[in-house]
Amino acid sequence: MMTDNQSVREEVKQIFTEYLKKHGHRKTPERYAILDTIYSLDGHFDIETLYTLMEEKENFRVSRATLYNTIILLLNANLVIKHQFGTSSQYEKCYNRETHHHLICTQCGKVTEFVNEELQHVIEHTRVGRFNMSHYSLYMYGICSRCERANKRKMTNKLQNSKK
Amino acid sequence: MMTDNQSVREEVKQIFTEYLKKHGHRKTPERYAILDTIYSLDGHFDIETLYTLMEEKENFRVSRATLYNTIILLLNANLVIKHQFGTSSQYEKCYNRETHHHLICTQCGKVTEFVNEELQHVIEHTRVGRFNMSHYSLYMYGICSRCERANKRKMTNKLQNSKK
DNA sequence: GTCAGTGCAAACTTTTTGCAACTAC
DNA sequence: GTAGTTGCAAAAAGTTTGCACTGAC
Repeated sequence: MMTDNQSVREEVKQIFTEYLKKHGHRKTPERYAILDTIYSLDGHFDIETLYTLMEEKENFRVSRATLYNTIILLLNANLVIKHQFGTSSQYEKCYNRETHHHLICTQCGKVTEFVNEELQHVIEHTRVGRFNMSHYSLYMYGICSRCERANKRKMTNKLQNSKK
Repeated sequence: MMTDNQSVREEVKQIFTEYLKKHGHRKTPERYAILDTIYSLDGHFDIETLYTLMEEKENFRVSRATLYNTIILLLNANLVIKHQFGTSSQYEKCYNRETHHHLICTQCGKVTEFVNEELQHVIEHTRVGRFNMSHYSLYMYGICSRCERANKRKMTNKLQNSKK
């Protein structure tokens, strides 16, 4: 059963509290505000986006340094995962989220998620030596349908122009 | 049949030449020196490493700007692929190389390659909508056996100390 | 001879760090 | 009260860009 968004936000708060306690970190308002903002988002975000969003939408001012610090805690607490497409690091919430894979268009840079349980099953059941996997990322690169169409159109135009 | 290293270096040179011709780029000594250095390497490298290596080992001085420019051409020519573990972008040759996957230790950062044909087969035969895949990257994150052992040792020491 | 490509340095972007002020405990 | 956190600004690290010079065509 997929829990609704409000319950998830409560649950991750509790998990984070336990994590902070266990590691002797303080429960600051900044940390909870950041966690909550992240769990109000869908999909990927980078630090700059989060920074702007917190100030504008949540009306909560935090420094970039605190964002970077807190993200590290959230990564360690397994509440957020990190991706590195494009130029800046991207993050996404990962608690109670369906496992998904990524399509990345090498032409326009667009990132699309998709779910494929067979794929997921095979990857999760792959054992390599004594390596103890906690999570994984699968990125598939290629040309998205939109760019494909645009390219075909360009081709056709070129051909027509050369005929004139 | 896997071709030996010297033939591969000749082949990629030809492929690159065709690529350059097709796209109206010039055949400069820098470009060939960079390609050749990359194909003399095994595994991953970043721009800084390549820069140092070319100067020290190959005795060929190129600017970082040229390295960045040339890498883009090599990416487009499908002779190199790009990874983004850690802080700087990592690259590797990809012509005539066995497809492999990556284990990344979240504790020490070490990256290990492994080959698994079943995994490869399943991923390569996954079709998602109209997306036209050219290549993919699978990164599995976790604790490598070395760190695992180190952690256990630390644990044991702690327990023994608390007994005293 | 021309213009793409190169080297260099400056600019830019993202992330990290040092430090004074603050606050959770 | 004290030490972990925060914000700020400076620094670092990686990459891109502008420009004068060079050399592939």
